[in-house]
Amino acid sequence: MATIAQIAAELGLSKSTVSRALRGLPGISAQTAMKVQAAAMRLGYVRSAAAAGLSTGRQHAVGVVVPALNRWFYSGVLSGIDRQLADLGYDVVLFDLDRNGEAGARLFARAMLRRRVDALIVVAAAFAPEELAEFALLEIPMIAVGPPVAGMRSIGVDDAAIMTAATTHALELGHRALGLLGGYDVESRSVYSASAREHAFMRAALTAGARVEPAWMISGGYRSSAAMAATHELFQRPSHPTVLVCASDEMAFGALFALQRLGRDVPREISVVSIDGHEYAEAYGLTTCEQDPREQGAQAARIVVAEIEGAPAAAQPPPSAFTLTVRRSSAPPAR
Amino acid sequence: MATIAQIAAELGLSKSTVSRALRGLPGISAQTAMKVQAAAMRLGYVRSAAAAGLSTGRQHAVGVVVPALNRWFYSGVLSGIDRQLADLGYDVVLFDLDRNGEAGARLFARAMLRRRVDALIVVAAAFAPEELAEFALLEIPMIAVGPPVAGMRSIGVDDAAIMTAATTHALELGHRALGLLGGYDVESRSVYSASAREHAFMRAALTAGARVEPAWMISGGYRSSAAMAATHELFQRPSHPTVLVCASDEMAFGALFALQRLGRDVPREISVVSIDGHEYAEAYGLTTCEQDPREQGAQAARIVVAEIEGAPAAAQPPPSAFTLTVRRSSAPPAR
DNA sequence: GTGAAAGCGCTAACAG
DNA sequence: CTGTTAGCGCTTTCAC
Repeated sequence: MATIAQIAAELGLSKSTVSRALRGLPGISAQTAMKVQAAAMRLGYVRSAAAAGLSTGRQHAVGVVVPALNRWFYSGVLSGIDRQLADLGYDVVLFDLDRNGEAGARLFARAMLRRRVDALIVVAAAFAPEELAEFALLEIPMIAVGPPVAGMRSIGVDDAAIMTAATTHALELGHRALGLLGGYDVESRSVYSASAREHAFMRAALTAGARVEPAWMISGGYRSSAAMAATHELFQRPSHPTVLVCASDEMAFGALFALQRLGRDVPREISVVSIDGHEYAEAYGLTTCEQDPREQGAQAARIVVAEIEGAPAAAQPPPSAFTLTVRRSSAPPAR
Repeated sequence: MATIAQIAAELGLSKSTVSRALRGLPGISAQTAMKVQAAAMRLGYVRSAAAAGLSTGRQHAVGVVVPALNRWFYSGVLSGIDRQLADLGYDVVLFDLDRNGEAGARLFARAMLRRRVDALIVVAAAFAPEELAEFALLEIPMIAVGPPVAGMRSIGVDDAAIMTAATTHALELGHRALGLLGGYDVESRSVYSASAREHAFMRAALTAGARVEPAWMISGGYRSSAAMAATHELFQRPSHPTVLVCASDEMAFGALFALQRLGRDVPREISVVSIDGHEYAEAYGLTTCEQDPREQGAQAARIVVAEIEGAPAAAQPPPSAFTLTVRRSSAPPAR
């Protein structure tokens, strides 16, 4: 593997000149710049990240902490982060919390980061005060994507607002008996979204004078399979709502499947509305409030990179956008 | 941020002694070892990956190339890799091909790796000869997970064998009119799996003397939504098979949904069998040949780490295991 | 425009 | 058991 010194020797130049030429810094004649580029190409030169990092203190890498990978929201955010960072010339060092038990989590910051990254993006995770203290010790830009995290800026939709939009859609269609498919996300270390959404649902429904029975608030734990089981059980009972508001599309798919198995006509007998904007929502005809996890991730990446490169720390950004997309899963209640 | 030199100064020791103590190397008195640990803790010492890497040439990091993140197989493999590497003390540097157009792909190896990683794991991707040459230039251990890749070892199920198992199950139930839901994966850069599975299906069906019409071989592009549309169309026609063999569970879910929408009873009218072992298969009652992407990823990680640490290069490992799990989506054909 | 020299923080001989 | 001495490959003053 060629080094800068070898190129320099080959060309009878000094290391510093080669270094400058390679990085396109000013103060180098066009001629030598060309020659250096050519030699670098010919010798298959690749800059050593370690050496450059040691010298500058910049690793050109960002750590990303995710609670799990097999979920639409998390993988979407990660994907957005990755793409944006690649464009900005940064690498992604992945840290999947899924792998560590409770024990490991507390220690991971220092062990994992080893000053390998210039910034940290945390996806949908809440941390204990000690853990946050560990992070702060790293003194690098940090931001969360997903629900608000105490002691950290975060990017994400306003959970209450998005759930209110979904519920309001149901109410405006004329539904008066509403069910909620929610529950706590077992993977995320945050419970904020779940409870914020539940509250917003209740508030919107009750404010409109609609009927909500405790038995109609079921839990799918943000997983399709559990959502399917819970829905299946609810709609076998004699009393059930005319619309099911789901806290995530993945749960909504489970619900749709369960309703079909039970032979319930969606939306004639039962409407389903949801939150997320999953790529499959269109094919499944699901009415949903669409958010954009990739863009949220990309935004987080842009913010931390700007700060790495010297920009003043950005404040808490405004909530991310969402839009209601109405499809065939929702309609006025049968009468 | 404390350095090894500061700890040494603080304790009146030399840097090397501190370095050894910190790494638990032999030849250090228990006393000093303790003192060093304590001081490191107190000063909040974190080892600099860049400095250690520059010195040893080992980055303690492995690059992982994935075609996309929002798919069961890819995220499962990545998850398995990540967990195993974490246990072995290595970091994961992620590279999502999704972000680069065709243009970027050719250049990525050198640009991305910047000698930042000690090994490379490539998930479900085929590369052009020039690209493989670029990789080879890195002279680091490499392995693929997924379908065979020319010029690289790979870990994964035998595509023909797993499809044969799925098809054979259908045949053994007595089906004589078989359909295939396959197609080419738009995200993977490999076409191997798709065609190997298609071949195996045809071969098994025809060997058994079963009926397969060209119109029954439909394409879902390995995506649930496209699979749903294709299935919907097929089963609206007057002539259709009694069983649909799917090349992936994600497609099978789309098929199940389409069949339900059409009011077809699964499995009484139509059976569905598939390949993958997706976490939702149980809830959806899907008969499927289960493989284990996490374990495949973990195995790849173990192999490259062993080689980084000096083991002789391992040969091509045998195909990964799979097992047929029969659930309620498959049954003998109606007669 | 280019070069010389110091240094980033760590590891690895080689001495003692 | 511990210390000394060189680097690893790059960047960055400061000279010329």
